[in-house]
Order: sequence, then structure tokens, then C-alpha cells
Amino acid sequence: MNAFTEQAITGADKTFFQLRSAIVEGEIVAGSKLSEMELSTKYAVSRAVIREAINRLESCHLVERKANVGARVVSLTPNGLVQLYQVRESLEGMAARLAAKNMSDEEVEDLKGLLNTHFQEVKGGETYYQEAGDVDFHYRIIVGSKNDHLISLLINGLYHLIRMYRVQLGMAGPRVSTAFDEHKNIVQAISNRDEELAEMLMRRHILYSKQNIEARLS
Amino acid sequence: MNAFTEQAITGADKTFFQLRSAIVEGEIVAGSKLSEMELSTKYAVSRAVIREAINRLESCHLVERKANVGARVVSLTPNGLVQLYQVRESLEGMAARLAAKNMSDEEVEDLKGLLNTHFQEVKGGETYYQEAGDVDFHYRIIVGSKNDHLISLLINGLYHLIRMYRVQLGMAGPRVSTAFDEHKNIVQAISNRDEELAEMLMRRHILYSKQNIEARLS
DNA sequence: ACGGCCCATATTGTCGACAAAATGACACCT
DNA sequence: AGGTGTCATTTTGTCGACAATATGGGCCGT
Repeated sequence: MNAFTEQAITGADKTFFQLRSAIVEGEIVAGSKLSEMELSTKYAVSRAVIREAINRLESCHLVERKANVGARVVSLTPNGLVQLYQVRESLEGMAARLAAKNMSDEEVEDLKGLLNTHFQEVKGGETYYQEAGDVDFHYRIIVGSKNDHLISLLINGLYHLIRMYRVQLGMAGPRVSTAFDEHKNIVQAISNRDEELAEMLMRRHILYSKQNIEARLS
Repeated sequence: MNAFTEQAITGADKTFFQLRSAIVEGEIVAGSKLSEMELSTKYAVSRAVIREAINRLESCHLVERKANVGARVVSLTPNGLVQLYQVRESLEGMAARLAAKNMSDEEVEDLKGLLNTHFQEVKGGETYYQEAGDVDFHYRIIVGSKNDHLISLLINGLYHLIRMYRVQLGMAGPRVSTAFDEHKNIVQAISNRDEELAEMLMRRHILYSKQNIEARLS
């Protein structure tokens, strides 16, 4: 489904992906310590590759390291999630703006197609594919921005972190029908090459999500 | 001058800072390859600490690594700088918005004070401290946002990269008097707790810088 | 009994050596 | 002559051992 799935070439890559998945899915408890020795025995690799994997996890802001002390999985706080959504609002808003400017006509057509597929699923009540569809929608716009820094920050950085929050705080969110309309309007703005509106609608879309989440947390 | 300067405790920290400085200042040529062996002899440390340092450089997007091949310093392209400023506009705009919301009254007062100092320097024609003053101004607003993700992304991530461009492409920019007025208006908006305006003015401020740079590159 | 000091232990940081993979050159075949 | 396959060399990836630092408990002194 995805355009390209990142694949592991080196052993550290594989360990990194495994650890990242374990952390995001909550298999490794949030706030817990990552012992290099322990992990090296558990995953049957040397400490060097564990250290490299942990370094990359730190790059994603999934763990925090203190020198001579060790690494801990970040702890989830409601405020942290709010801050994350603020950054996301900012970056994805810009992504939508740039997508309106830089996406090719084909890409816009594909995006409309995706929206249709998504619509069928929503109508059919397949709640399972909702999130995947939503993620894919945002992915395409981010990639459509053609801004490498933006793409890297969002896809390699924030998305796993947000997913970690969503999984562990149990936000398999509803907000389907309304979110779909928002998606539709965003695509329309991009199709019209209306940068200003595309950014504004995307920001609102994410702001609504944030408010929705905040309502649940309180 | 700075609130707190990051200090190296482990050897890898020190090597990382040295390498980062060498890259940003252009001592290590953009686009050149970073040989682990070579660097380990040059800095008189083991390859392990070089590898760790390179990993961190990759986190800052200052180098790019390919598995089983090695790391290269990123190459500077005009388009890359434009993309960087787009991200910066987005993030610092949000930072200004949040600063208007979250800065304490004392911090706002301090910011006004900084502006005065900056003003004296501009009047005195001390062009040397200009950039430092400008950087300090933006720093305070970023920190004033109280959003840890934002702070980390900008200060640990984008700023060194932008500085690398500025140094190597020789942008010791003028744009002083006008930039000062823009700073003044931003501070006023923050002081008035006008989030909307603060964000808008900051975005414009950065947009102007971008256009100024684009004009020079062409 | 409480606070501070010291030491044993465990964990992280660093190192040099070995394994695996990519790069470049040479010879060979067409 | 051009392309291709193979091999030597170089560079990165991985490993296990050693050094340095933090953590926790016990001891001592007050």
C-alpha cells in the first residue's frame, strides 16, 4: 500500500526497527530504562548495534539519553501530546501549502482517488482501515510538498511519536465522517492551487484533532 | 552571553562538537566524505566515538549516511536553503504564536531589553554583533514558546544547518535596520499577547529573509 | 537515629581486532 | 574495443574486552 517501505540492510537497522516498533506499540513500557546489556542478550546482537539503535531512537525523540546513565523511553504526558500537535499543525500546514504549489497534476488526481477509496471504506464502516487511510492521506500531502526537510521531520520524526501516543493512550479515534469532509476540502484547495486555503484548512484539521484528543484526556 | 552553553561530558560529545563546528564553518568541505579511519587518527580517538559523533551529525541533518558506504557532508544547494527557510518560517511562526501565549511577563521584559541593546548596537554600527543579537532574539522567542519539541527541532536541528549555509555562502547579511523594525513589531505583538499577529509577523520576517537570500543567489 | 562517607557492583563509554560488504583494477571473453 | 566477471584492497559493520563513571548499601561518627 505504501509507496516504499523502509528496509533494513544492516543489522543495526533491523534492531532499530524492532525496538522502535516495540516502543511505539507499548511492548516496552513508556518511561522504562533501556539496558544495553539486557537488550543485547534479548536480541542476540552485540552492544554496539544496540547502542547504534538507541542513538537512532534518540534522533526520533522516542528515547532520552543521559551521559553515563543510560536511555529511557520517553514518558507520555498529556501536555507532551498537545505540544506535539502544535508542531504538527505548523509543519503539516506548511506541507499542505507547498503541496498546493508543487504537486503534479497526476499526484493531485491520485490523491482524489485515494479520497474516493477512503470514502467507500467509511461508508462501508470498515473502521480498521480508517487510520491507515488517514495516515496515507497525510503521507501523500507531506511527500507532495517536495520539501525534503519537511518530509524527513514529519515521517521519520514526528509520526512515530504521535503514533506512540495514539496507540498507548488508546486513541483509535472516531472523528471519521467529519474528518473525511475536512480531507475533501483540503484536497479541493490543493487541486485549486490555493496555497493559503490549503494551509489554513490543514491547520484547522489538525487543530480539531488536537481538541478532540484534549477533550478525551480531561 | 547565552543562557547556557551545551557542554561535553563524554568524549564523543567533544568530538561531535568539534566535527559539527568544522562542518558548519566549512573547514570540512561540503559534500566531502567522512572517513572513519581518517577522522579517528586525526582526532586521536577510536572509531567508535567517531561513529557516534557521525550518528549525531546525521541527526542534525549535517551529514548523510549510506549503509556500508559511509557518510558525506550534505551539499549546499540554493534550493536546499529555500526549503530550509520554508520549514523555519513554519516552525518559528508557531514559536512566536506560542511565545505570545506562554512567555512570562519577565521574559517579555527581558526581550524588550534585548531589543534595546540590539538597537544601540545597530545605531553604533557594530555589524559584528548583529548576527549574534539576531540569533539571541530568535532563541529567546523559541525558548519562550515552552514547547520542547519546537525548541529541540530548531536549536539542535535547523539552526546549525542554516548557519552552515549562511557561513559558507557568505551571507553575513545586512538587512539590519529593516530587520530591527520587524523585531520590534514582533515583540510588541508578543507583549500584547496577540498570538495571531505574532505568528504572522514572524513568518513575514523570515519570509523577507528568504527573499533577500534568494535575490543574492540569483 | 540520622547524616555523610566510602566501597562494591553494575552500567555505560571506549578501544582494538575481526567479519562483511563495497570499490576499483585487471584480466578475460565476445 | 567494449563489456563482464573476478579478485585484491579498502572501508564500514560487528564483536568482545577493558576503562571510567554512576548507583546503592553498609559503615562510621556525631
